Amino acid sequence: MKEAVDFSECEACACFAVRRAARAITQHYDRRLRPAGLRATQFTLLVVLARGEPVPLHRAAERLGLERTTLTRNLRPLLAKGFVRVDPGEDGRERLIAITPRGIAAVTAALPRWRQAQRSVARHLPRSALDALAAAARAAR
Amino acid sequence: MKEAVDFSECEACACFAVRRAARAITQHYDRRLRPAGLRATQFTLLVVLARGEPVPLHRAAERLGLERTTLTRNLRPLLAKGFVRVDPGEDGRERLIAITPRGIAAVTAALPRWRQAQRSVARHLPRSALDALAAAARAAR
DNA sequence: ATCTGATAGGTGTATCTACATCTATCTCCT
DNA sequence: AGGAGATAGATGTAGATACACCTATCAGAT
Repeated sequence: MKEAVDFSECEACACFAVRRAARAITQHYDRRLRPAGLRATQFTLLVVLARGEPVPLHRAAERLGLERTTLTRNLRPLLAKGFVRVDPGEDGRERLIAITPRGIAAVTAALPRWRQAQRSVARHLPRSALDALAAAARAAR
Repeated sequence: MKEAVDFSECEACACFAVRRAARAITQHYDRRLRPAGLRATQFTLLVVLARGEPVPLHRAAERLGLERTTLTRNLRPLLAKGFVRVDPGEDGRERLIAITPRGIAAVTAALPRWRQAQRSVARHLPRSALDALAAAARAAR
């Protein structure tokens, strides 16, 4: 008789739970933002840039919790649309990322749609849940 | 004088919070699972298949909260490694997905590594946080 | 002045994700 | 039997993600 391994404990997989929620929630935001021509990821990036001075790529990546190389790729569609600009920094190694006026216009136009998406979802995510997520992410080392 | 739009409310973006956590946590699991030759996504899929009879693709996608088309693509690397098998179903439209003996061996070998990844992260995600995530995902319609 | 190690970015490659759209098959109605 | 609508999957396309590895530049030591 075959001794089947028991995987029932894996039902509680934290990685699966968080990824699944991220998929569903991202789809939700993406659908709401679509008429504004932005994805959720792009909206987030533009918001970060809109709120500060031009930042070197590695610092922006750090703030967003992204790999530097991922941010390089994520910038592509925004560069193509003229929503962001990349300039050389004083430090010759750095590239400064900045939002353009067209980027400001796009993210401003998208803001009401973001609010709509946020309303229906954030209600279910109390501070304690967000804190737990952040703590789990920090523990992931 | 330029009237800057205020994006400070976007700091609380639920989509960003969940995506960021998903990135960090996925990296954590991926690193632990790497010596076993599996990604977190692949491990999850194999576990689902290991726990049940062969299922039509659309049903597996439903269980995983994935688009059917996404699952089609996610199967590719597992098919290439011979970890899963796809057979025609009685219903000529359906394809039945099943795990192979090699797939069983792979997911069994990865289980201790999954446990290790799970231990350090799940501690910070109480039931209430997971419930909130699930509720938020359900609200995302 | 120069060498060495650290830091910033980009590229190649692979995977994950979803939408729009297409084909094949099934079900049900007439 | 035959047609209409529903359902299951696959493919084209685009974006998001990370790792391994490469180049360019800087900072500090000698």
